[in-house]
Amino acid sequence: MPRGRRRGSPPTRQTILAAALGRFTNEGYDRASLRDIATDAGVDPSLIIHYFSNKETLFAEALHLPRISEALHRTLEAAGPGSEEELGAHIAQALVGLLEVSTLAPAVTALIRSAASNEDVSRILREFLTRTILRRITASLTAPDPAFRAALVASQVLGVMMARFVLRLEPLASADPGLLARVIAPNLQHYLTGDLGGYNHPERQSAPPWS
Amino acid sequence: MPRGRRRGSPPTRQTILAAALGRFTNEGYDRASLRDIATDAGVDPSLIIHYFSNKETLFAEALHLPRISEALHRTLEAAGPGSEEELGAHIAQALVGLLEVSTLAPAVTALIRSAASNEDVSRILREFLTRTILRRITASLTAPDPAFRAALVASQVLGVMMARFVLRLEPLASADPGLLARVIAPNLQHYLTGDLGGYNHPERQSAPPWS
DNA sequence: TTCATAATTCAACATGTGTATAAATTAGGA
DNA sequence: TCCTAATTTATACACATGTTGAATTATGAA
Repeated sequence: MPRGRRRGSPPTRQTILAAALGRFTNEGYDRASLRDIATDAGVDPSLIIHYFSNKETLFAEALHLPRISEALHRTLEAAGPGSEEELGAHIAQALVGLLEVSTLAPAVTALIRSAASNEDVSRILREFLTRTILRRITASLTAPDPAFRAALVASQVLGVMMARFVLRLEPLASADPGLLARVIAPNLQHYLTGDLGGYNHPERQSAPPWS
Repeated sequence: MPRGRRRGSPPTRQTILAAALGRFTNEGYDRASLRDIATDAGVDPSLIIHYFSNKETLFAEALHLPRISEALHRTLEAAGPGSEEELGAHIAQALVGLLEVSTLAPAVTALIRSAASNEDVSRILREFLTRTILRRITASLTAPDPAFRAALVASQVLGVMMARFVLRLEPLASADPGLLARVIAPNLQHYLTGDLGGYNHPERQSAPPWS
């Protein structure tokens, strides 16, 4: 390849971001190398550094968490009035829909994959969940122990995404998105408003250290 | 350090395995380097290769999946008669108990962490889940679509472990194990024997490709 | 035209990785 | 005692990684 600027103004920046997202999605932060991303984008690794300074900011820009957060909020608000009895179904539909249809699915998958191996990304995902999803759920709940309920919801959502996108556990991996939403909705609802069986009767257990 | 065999017969093999399990648990397969493991064990990296030939078999021996599998089976059988209505509670108690009390928790955590970034480990975990847990659940179910139900159970279990051990999402991360088992049991039970809301009415969705 | 600036690659560096080979020391049986 | 096998480190190789600095070419404004 000849050196120097190319003729015309090809949108190399976006090309790099797309390639990066693809690699981060399929291999996670650690295994996705700048050289592979550069090859996918038809570009030299140095150009990536020139545009994004280092691998971490490339990761951040490729995933673009604020976009995910905004889309999630919009979808949740568009789901209708915040009736507490329908919240489980709303969350289920919003999340599954978001993951399947939109262009955000790769970003979320990359986030989960990378969080498992990279402590920094793990912190990012944890804070993202806490800040955007859990806080919102917590705020609209009247049942006791809303934070614990919200974390339970998050665990089920994480599990489905893990089984479906990372582990590819059949037949869940190829299940219809709408069906999946309908199936997990009652369980989410149970976590949100159901009886948590003993959580409020601490004489049956050791004292929870966070209370 | 002087070369050559040490005086006495210290159980270095076990020391290495313990150090390896610790590193694999906290950092996953990729980020846990042989050199770090060797340092933890107070030993030269070459000794690890001499004992285990390569990193993969060290990983396999440190995790010792057959032990996990056997312990799981024993716990499940000790949980009493396989009544279909109590299966959810049994699985919940067995899994949570296994993860909290015994020495197997690090192995499972390491497995999940590593599966997210390493495709080989991902395959191992998938096959392990399918072979030992899912097949067992599937076999004792009379409800329709047992494989799908088993996969849903697996997703919730995966999610709890992910939130608790990998992401450390509070307050779930510090929740009492027994409480956790009681809380997720009804949802597991719903997946196992409950109404899956539309799964058997395929006119509402696109045909599932695995049927 | 001229000149600054943006875009792009090349070559290289420093570091970290898994692993192989050879050497050194000790233990245990003949 | 001597020999063989087991244990342990030192050295080094080959490779992959993120990153840097210089070199080269195109664009657009003055």
